Amino acid sequence: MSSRETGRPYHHGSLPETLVAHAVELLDEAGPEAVVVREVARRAGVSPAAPFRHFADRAALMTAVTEAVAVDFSGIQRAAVESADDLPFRALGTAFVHYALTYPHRFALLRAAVFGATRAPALEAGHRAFTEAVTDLIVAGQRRGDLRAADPRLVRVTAQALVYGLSQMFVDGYLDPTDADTLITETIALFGLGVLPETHPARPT
Amino acid sequence: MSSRETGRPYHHGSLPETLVAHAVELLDEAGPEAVVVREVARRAGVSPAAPFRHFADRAALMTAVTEAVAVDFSGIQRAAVESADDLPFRALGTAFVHYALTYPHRFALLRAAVFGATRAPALEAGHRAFTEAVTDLIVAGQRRGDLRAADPRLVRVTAQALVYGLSQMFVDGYLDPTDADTLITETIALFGLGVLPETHPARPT
DNA sequence: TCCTCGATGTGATCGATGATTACATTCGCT
DNA sequence: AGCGAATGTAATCATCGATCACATCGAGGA
Repeated sequence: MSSRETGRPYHHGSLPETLVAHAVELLDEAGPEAVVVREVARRAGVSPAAPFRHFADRAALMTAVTEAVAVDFSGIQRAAVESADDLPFRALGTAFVHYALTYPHRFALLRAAVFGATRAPALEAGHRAFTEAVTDLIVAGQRRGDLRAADPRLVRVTAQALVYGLSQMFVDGYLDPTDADTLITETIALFGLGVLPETHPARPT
Repeated sequence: MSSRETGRPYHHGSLPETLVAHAVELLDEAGPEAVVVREVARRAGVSPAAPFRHFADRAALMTAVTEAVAVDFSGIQRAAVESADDLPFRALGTAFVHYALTYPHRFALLRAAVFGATRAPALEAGHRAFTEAVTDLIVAGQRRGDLRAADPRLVRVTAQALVYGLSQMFVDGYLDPTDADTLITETIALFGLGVLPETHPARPT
């Protein structure tokens, strides 16, 4: 029997997961810089040194946080596509922006994780699958005649850039989140039509 | 006469500017987190405490850095518009992305400064002027029949989001900077035409 | 059953950093 | 010339990431 008077046993049992959970908590509360190892440890009820038994350094902890967030995010993205299959692109874009609005602080991490040069290996497969799925959606849309017959990769990258930039503008406070849905819809609609007038012969922009 | 043997006088003379310059240097070299007050002071040849005579805290120094960068950036943006007045939008977008590619680390700061909710007062006027100038460009383009007659504000925001997202994707390493010019051109062209097929009656996306 | 060993948590401590304070030096103004 | 404000310095503190020696616990073999 332990001589400790605390209810908690000496060994936590699932400290890594608990640490990541508390780190995500801190992230959502006050941003990435607020994820301080000591505070994470304090919330988990362990000593400041304990986290280093499971994560080589703070960066490793942040990587784990990012992966956890990315898994959550990709689940939502997948659900968005599956639940609205007649307008999948708008559903995707809307879900993306909504996630950014709901968890603004996670956005910075996701950015680095999803668009970063050095993607965590654990996320590589999921990201690749997601990219292919989107490309397939585009190709299918083009076959149906719903989308312009442009290079699918170009369409995908452009759409990503648009949604991504819009999200960041919301997160940064440049745009009013109140109008989010309206603005998202209008933006995507404009992207569909293009900024050039219909009557205009293909003229460079 | 000074009893100090160093060539430098006790009073630096223009320490704030020098500190900001060295801070920008550090920023460009290794990112925002590398802007460490002590290192900035060291490069300026003053004691670690000296910067605090001119900047309340590190955040204030970073704000000054941001303003300096923003001034530089807005000058380039203005030059881009003036030097290429037949395709001002592409010139603007290209200049924006190029700046992000040339100074990737400045991009994070500019993001907060330009799109941030709490814009530094010193930048507010310039930003407002720039926004109005872009809107005027859009309205003029619409009058000439070069642009679709949509809400100018919507057009502006959408274009900003696109350029902005594209920049970030380059900076994050998601896109290969080698193809930058090609991709920028193609992306803007697609944005002009829209992703919906021409023959398609206005259908929601 | 007991004992050992590896895994996990702790306390002490170090180095770097942001920030403050008391003091020193210099400049500008009268 | 001299005085007060501005500017720079040295010393010091608190916080944080990280390391190390040591304590504690749990699982598997003798």
